Amino acid sequence: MNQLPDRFDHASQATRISKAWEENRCSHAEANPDREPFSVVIPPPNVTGALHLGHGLNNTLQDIVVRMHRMMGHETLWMPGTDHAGIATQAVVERRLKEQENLSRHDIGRAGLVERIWSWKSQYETRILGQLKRMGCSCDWERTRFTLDDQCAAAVRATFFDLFTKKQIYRGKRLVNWDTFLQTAVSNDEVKNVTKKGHFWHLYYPVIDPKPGEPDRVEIATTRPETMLGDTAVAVHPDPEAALDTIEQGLRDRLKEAGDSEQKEINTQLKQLAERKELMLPALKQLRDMALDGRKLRLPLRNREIPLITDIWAKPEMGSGCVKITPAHDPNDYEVGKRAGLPMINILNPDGTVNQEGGDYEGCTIPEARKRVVADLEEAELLGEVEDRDIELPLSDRSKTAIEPYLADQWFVAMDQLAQSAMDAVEDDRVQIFPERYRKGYLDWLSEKRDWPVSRQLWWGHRIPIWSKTQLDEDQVKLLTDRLDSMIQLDEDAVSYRVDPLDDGTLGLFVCLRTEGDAREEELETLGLIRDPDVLDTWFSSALWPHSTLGWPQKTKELEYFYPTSTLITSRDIITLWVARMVLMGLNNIGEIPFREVFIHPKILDGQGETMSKSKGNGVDPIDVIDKFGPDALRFGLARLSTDTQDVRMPVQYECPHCDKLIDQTKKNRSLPTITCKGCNQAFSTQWAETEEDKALAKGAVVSERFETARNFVNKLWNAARFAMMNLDGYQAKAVEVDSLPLEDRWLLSRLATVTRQVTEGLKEYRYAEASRLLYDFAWDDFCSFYVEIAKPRLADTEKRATTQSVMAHGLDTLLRLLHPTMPFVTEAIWEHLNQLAPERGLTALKKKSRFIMQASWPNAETSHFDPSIERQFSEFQEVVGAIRRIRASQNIAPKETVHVAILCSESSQALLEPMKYSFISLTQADVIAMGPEVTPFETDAPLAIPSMDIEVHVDLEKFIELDAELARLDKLMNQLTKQISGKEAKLNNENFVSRAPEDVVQRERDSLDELRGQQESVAGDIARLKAKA
RNA sequence: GGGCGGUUAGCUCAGUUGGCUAGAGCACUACGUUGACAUCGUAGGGGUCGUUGGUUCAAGUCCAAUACCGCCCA
Repeated sequence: MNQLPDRFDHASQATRISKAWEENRCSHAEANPDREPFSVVIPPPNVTGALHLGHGLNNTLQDIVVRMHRMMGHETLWMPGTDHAGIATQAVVERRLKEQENLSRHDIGRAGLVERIWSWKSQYETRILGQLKRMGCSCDWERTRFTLDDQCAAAVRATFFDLFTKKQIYRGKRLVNWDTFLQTAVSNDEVKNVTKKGHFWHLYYPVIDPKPGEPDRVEIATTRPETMLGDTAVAVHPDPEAALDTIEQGLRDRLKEAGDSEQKEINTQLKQLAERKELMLPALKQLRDMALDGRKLRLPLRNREIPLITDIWAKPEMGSGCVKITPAHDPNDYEVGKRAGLPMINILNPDGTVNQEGGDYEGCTIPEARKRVVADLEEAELLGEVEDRDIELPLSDRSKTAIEPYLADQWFVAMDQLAQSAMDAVEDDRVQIFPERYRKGYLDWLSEKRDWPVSRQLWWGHRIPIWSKTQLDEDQVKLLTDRLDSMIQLDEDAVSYRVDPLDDGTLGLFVCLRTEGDAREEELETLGLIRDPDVLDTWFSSALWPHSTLGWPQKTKELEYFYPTSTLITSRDIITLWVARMVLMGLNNIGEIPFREVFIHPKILDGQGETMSKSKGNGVDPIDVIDKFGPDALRFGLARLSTDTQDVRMPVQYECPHCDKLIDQTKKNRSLPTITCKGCNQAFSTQWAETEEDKALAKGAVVSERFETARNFVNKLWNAARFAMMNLDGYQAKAVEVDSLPLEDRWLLSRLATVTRQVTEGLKEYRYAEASRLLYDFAWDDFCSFYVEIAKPRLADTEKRATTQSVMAHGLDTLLRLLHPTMPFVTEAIWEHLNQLAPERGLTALKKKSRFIMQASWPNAETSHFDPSIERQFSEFQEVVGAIRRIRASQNIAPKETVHVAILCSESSQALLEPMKYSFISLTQADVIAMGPEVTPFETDAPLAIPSMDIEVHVDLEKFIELDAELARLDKLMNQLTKQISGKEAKLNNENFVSRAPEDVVQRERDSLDELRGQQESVAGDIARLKAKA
């Protein structure tokens, strides 16, 4: 074994190991009734771009539980795949098309664009799957799926057909968030509000035929004056007085509970409100009466009559108290429009320019229209004050352009029943969410039961399987539906239709076909029906992922066996977008929840505390980390940071490829294509390099120091194993008798039992950081620092060698298995070597070990090995070692020098420590020459007490004494003791403490005080003795 | 405005049902390399636990208020 390198060469080994796993189909799963299933579907990464550390974390955590369950003997399936991410991917490809070829999607057409996106997809899918494989993810790669592949498409069609037939999918006009750049509706989740400086324009609309005493115009105010072209009413509150009173009451209620600073503010508001009441209430009441009396206004510039109406949306406490109503371009106005039955005038073309409804302004862009409208109103003397004001501007998360509320025909999924079913599943714990606090968000969101608009005006996605014909009369409908009815008679599971009345009073026929490539498509088109050009929201197909990947709507054996899946591990930002929808779709399609548990893990933040994302440019490629630190370090590093309350802060650096200097990533440099190194003054490229010139430069990896600890740990484990294996010469598998083993062996076994239990429980409950820490501490502090060190002399002792080899091999074997889910490569590499040297391992029941650790069994926590008294005894030994080391260090005694030590302790401790004598030599080069209750200090003595164990360690300093150093140490010790003693005395002198604290707490304080006093006395004696010598 | 987190050593984070002198890794200081590991070993320095008030014999931990940071929803 001397040929083993002293570093684990992950670069060469990981590839070889991955290949071996794959060739032996180690991660393949089949429906197997003899075993209990454990299954997980990957949250499919989208093919927009490559994975970053956030995905690294997500997939590491999945792989850890997957590997553990596989070792536990479950038939374990981890289903891999990717998501087509409709709008995100199309947006990226369109943007590149524009930048690189100055073409729009209309230039190359639907088929052309889709082809380009497919090629983008295949490029990124390969890259993403490659990233996952390099991380060691043990997915069943033979089953890899894509949300847009045929199998997923069949599931989408079947689901759409089902919901359409049950009338849970319907068509409606809705005000949608229109992205004028991408020319599609985007969901609320894809809109981000930003605050910008803007204006608040006050406009006047003339009153038509005002009665005497009535105003001849009303004032309204708006942040978007150009929308007045689409105004269809002005509203005033139906009961302004009551509305103001309610607000006043609310303020008064708050005043009672408010703090000082808040009180001031509320009082100011109350004052303003009172003034307003006095000043404006009569006018508002008059306007209300005018509205009720049917007064009309003349809309300037368009010269259109619009009604003055009453509606609670008008806020008497704001502005003029009147509000213009533009139902087709504002969500609140839309609601007003529906309530009042107002016309809804759409003034925009899909590209965001003004349409013919805008009259003279047709063809203007929004900013142009705004400028001209304001100028023309001013000209007409209908423009009032213009205030500066911060306004909330909705931006499309995809195109970064302003969102326009826009009235469009959309398909909706009715959420009423579906949402309720998903709420029930969580409320009755069929689906458990961890950490539990995320339940609330899930339930709150679902409880709104907002219908789900699923149409997307895109070309990349599942095309909506609807064929329609509009502007029909009753007779035409009858003719067509007769044909359809006869089709349905032949096959009722293939065709479904509905007839809806349209805005213009005609009828529309909408037909849904269940199966892709159905010959009836052609027939429908012959009848003049046109296929809906839109595609479905990506989440529609993602929602089916847990069952579509298992073959639904086919009744496959996989679906039967692996569904419901065991757990879903994902990030919090898609609890509503994805988790909730998977639950409701699973319940709808299968009648059964998609997973029993959901674990929400932390997010990775950069050094500035921002989440990593592709668009911000602060995403770190896990491959960079793997290249530098190795896959095991990446995984362990992420797992140990994964606690359930904190996000993971990960400051990162660029590593200069020329001189290895690390350069902090900042907001400024994180999206630059090239960076010049401050160390060597040479430029290097980043992931943003686009031009040939930039790409020609060497690429700087992005790394984080935070993986160093994990890399060091891999090294430590490798070397501990290397040591063990170097000492397995002549290993013979033999059973050992646990009871007769020496203290250190039984201690190791006891610790192993404890750690195994804690790690198993920890991982089952997703406490990754805790499990990682336990393993780290055990491997480093217990196994390496103590067990291996103590084993060294035993291995040199021919009598003890064989037993030591057995226990050490067993200990290493167990440790490797516990670490394997987190650090699969290094453990597999060691396992391979260990199998050659010691193919059969174990304590009593010797077993030939499996070829791959990946297929080995998960360790059992041997309760019979757990022995708290052994662990307590061993910690006495550890404490004594520590005491000797501290004295040595304070005296600057060279490590090679042997010191004489006397240990004052009870007889029972003596009995325990006696056999450990040889270990004091190997651990601290100490020769224990006296031990027991009768021990006295040396002439030139350095003492150190271990009060909790009633032990005093004395080191003979005869050969080494540095009087000053020792006196300084003792002085410091004395100070500490005095401080502690006075603290305890104060506590015990406190009558309340003594009478109220539990007896055992008080007693502990008393004992501890006695010990401290004893120590103080002893130290005082030493000081006196040393001073006498000086 | 509502909800959920967070604030502990220079940095990144642990800290259980309140209970002995608040821990870890990195960084820092000193010493140490003839074989497991310098990606190492041994020892050390470093924190009035965001602020204020309360409950308690006892508060990093429980309660209330408050400041700041982050996320989600409206």
